[in-house]
Amino acid sequence: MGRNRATLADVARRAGLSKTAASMVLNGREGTRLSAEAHQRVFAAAEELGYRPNLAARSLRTRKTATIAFVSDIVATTRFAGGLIRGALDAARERDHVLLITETQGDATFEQYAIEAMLDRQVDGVIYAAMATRRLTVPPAILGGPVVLLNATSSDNLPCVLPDDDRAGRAVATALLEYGHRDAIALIGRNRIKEGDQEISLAARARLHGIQQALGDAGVTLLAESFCTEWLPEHGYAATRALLNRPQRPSAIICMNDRLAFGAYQALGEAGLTVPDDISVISFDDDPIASWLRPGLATTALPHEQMGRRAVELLLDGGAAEPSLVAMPLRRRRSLAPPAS
Amino acid sequence: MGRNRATLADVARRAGLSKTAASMVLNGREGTRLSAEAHQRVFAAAEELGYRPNLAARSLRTRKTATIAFVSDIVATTRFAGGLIRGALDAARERDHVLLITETQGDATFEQYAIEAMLDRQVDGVIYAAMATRRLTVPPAILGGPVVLLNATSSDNLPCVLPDDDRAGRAVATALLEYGHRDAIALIGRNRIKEGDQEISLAARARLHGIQQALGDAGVTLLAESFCTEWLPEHGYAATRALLNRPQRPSAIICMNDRLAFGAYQALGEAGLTVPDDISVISFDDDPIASWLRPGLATTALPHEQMGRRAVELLLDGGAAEPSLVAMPLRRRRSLAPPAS
DNA sequence: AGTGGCCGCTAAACTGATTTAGCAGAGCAT
DNA sequence: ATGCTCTGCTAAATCAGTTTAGCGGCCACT
Repeated sequence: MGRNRATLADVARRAGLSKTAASMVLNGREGTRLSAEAHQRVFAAAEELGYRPNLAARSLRTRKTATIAFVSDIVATTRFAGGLIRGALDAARERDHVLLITETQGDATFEQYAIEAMLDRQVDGVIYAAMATRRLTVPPAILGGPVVLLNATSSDNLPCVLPDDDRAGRAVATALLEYGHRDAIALIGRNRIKEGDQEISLAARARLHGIQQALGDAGVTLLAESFCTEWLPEHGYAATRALLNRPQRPSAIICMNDRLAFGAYQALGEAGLTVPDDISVISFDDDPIASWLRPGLATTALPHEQMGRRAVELLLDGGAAEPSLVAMPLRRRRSLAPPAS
Repeated sequence: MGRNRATLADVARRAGLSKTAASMVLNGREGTRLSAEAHQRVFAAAEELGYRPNLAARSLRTRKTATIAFVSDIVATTRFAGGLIRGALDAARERDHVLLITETQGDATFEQYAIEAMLDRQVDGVIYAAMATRRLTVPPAILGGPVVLLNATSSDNLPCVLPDDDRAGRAVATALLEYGHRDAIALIGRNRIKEGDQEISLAARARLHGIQQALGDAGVTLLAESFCTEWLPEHGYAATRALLNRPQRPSAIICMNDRLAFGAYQALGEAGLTVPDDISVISFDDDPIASWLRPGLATTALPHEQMGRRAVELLLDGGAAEPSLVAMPLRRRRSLAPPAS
C-alpha cells in the first residue's frame, strides 16, 4: 500500500529549505520566524509532490496516533450497534481521527488481547461500549489514558454516555395520559433481575421509575404489571395473552421494549383486537420493526447515533465527569388513540 | 495511554546483549547463531519487563502495521453489517491483525477522506464492502495494495466474496417442491431495476435465476409474479393483498427477502389466513425478524459472518481471483407445509 | 569599535524498532 | 606461523517525522 510516497525531506529539498522549516510550516507552528515566502515554497512543494505525512513516523515521535479504540463487549455486531458506531465515526472524522474497532464477546481472553492490541498501537483514547445499558468494571489496563464509557457506567467515576431512560419512561406514560388513558394501563416487561442488578441493566429500573413517576404525578396506578424473564417477542406475546384473559381488558399497554411490543401485536392480532382502536401500545427503543408494524408502533428512540457522537466528543474535547444523558425522542406513530369509551 | 513501556533497548540491557540480539530472538529469526542461553536471557528479560514492542516504530521500519482497513459504503451501521464485521474481526484476531473501520456513506468526499486516512496509516490491505450485494467501481487509490471486495464485485478482477444467491434460489424453490407445491406458487419481489442493474443489486437476478432453474427443472411455472418497487414490508403487504384478490389463491409464496415476507404475514393475518396451513411462505436473508414471526419464517440465511471471515482470509492468506461464493444455509421453520388439498 | 538582540533559518538529536555489515575469537589445516 | 572458516555476537544505519539548540548576519545603541 502506498509505496513511493514523497517524504518531508523531498518537500524540503524541493522548497530549498530544511526539514525543520518544512515541518514547522506544514504544522502551522506559531512563533516561528519563517518568512512568508518560505511558507509559500513549502506549501507549493507539498502540493506538487502530493505530500502526505507518514503517521507511523509522526506518532513514533509524538505518541499521538489520531486513532481511537472502540472496544465493546458485543455491541459492534448487533442491530443496535450501528448507530453507536456511525455517530462515533462521524464525530471522529470531523476531528481527523479514525476508529479501531474490537469486540470482546464478553470473553476475558479476547478482552485482554483487544486491549493489548490497542495499547500496542498507541491509541489516543478508548471508548468502552456495552450492548445493554449497564454498570460494568473497566479493565485496569486502559485506565492509563483517556476513557469514555458508552452505554455504560462504572464505579471509577469515568465520563460516560447513557440514554435518558428515566425521562423516556415519563414521556411514554405522559403520552398515554394525554390520550386520556388512566385506569386501564398495563405494563409488560417487569423483570426483577434487570431492575435489580445494575450490572445487567440500567434501563429497566430507569424506565420503570420514569413511568411510575409520571403516573404517580397524575394519581394513576397501573391496571396490571406483567413480569417477563426476557424482553423478546415470545415473552410479549405470552404476557399479552395472559393480560387478555383477565376480567378487565386494558385500554393501553406499555412495553418495556419494541420486541415485547412486537409480541404484543401478534397476540392482539390473534385475539381479533385492533391497535389502536381497541388497545393503544407504546414502547421503548425504536427498533426498525417499530416502523414496519401495522399500525406503526409509537416508541421512544434509543439515540444511538447521538450517543456515539457524544462519546467521541467527550473523549477528545474533554468533558464533565457526571453522566452525559442523551434524550430519547418520542416517535409518535399510529398505535396511540384515546381509550374506547 | 501506555507510557513507561519497556523498550527493546531495556530488554537488551537486562539480558546483557545487544538490541540486535534481542530483536532477533524475539522475532524468532531463523539462521541466527545466537546461543540457547542468549535466547533464554532475552525471553526472561522481556517477560520480566512486560515488554511489548512499539508498533509505530516497527511499522516505520517494516512498512507493515498488522492493520486492515474495512471501508464500506454504509454497511458498518446497518442491521446486516454486524455479521460481516464480526466475522472479519474474528479472522483478523486469529491472525493478530486489527480492523480500522470507516464508512463513506456513498459520499465521494468522505470516501476520499477515508481512503487517505487509511493510506496514511499504512494499512496492510483494504476490505471494501458494500451493503447491498452489487457491482461497484473501486477507487483507484486503493489499488496500490491488496484489496478484497466484500459483498461486491467490480470490473477490476479483484478477489471478492459474495453470497451464493443463485443456489439459495434453488434451495428455496426446491423446498417448496419437496412439500408438494407445484401449480400455485407465487413470487413476490420481482423488480426490473434490481434485476437489471448490477450496480444496484446482484442478488435479485441471482435469486430469481436460481428459483426459475429449480422450478423449470421440475416442469413447474409460477402462478403469479408480483413486482415491487422496494423490498420493504409495506410492499410485501400490498403485493400479498393483491395476490389474494386473484381468482386462484396461491398455496405458497416465495418472497425475495424477509422484509417482504413480514409484510406478507401482515396481509395474510388480516385476511384471516393461517401460515402454513393455508399458505406456506419462504424467503431470503434470515433477518432477525424471521425467527420472531409466528410461525417462524423459513428462509435462506445471508452468511455474513462467514463472508467477513472469508474476506480477511483472502486478504491475508491470498486466494483465488474468481469470486468466492459463500453458501446460504436454509433455515427450516414452521412456515412450510404441504398445500391444503 | 564593541556588543547585544532579533531575524530567518538549519544541524543534529530523538522516537524505537529492524536490518546490514562486519568484528573478535576459536578451531583447524597448511 | 599463517590463512581459513565458523561461531556468536554487535555497531551503526535506517525508517520519516518532530524538536531542541544554536548559527550567521544585520541593525541599533553606547
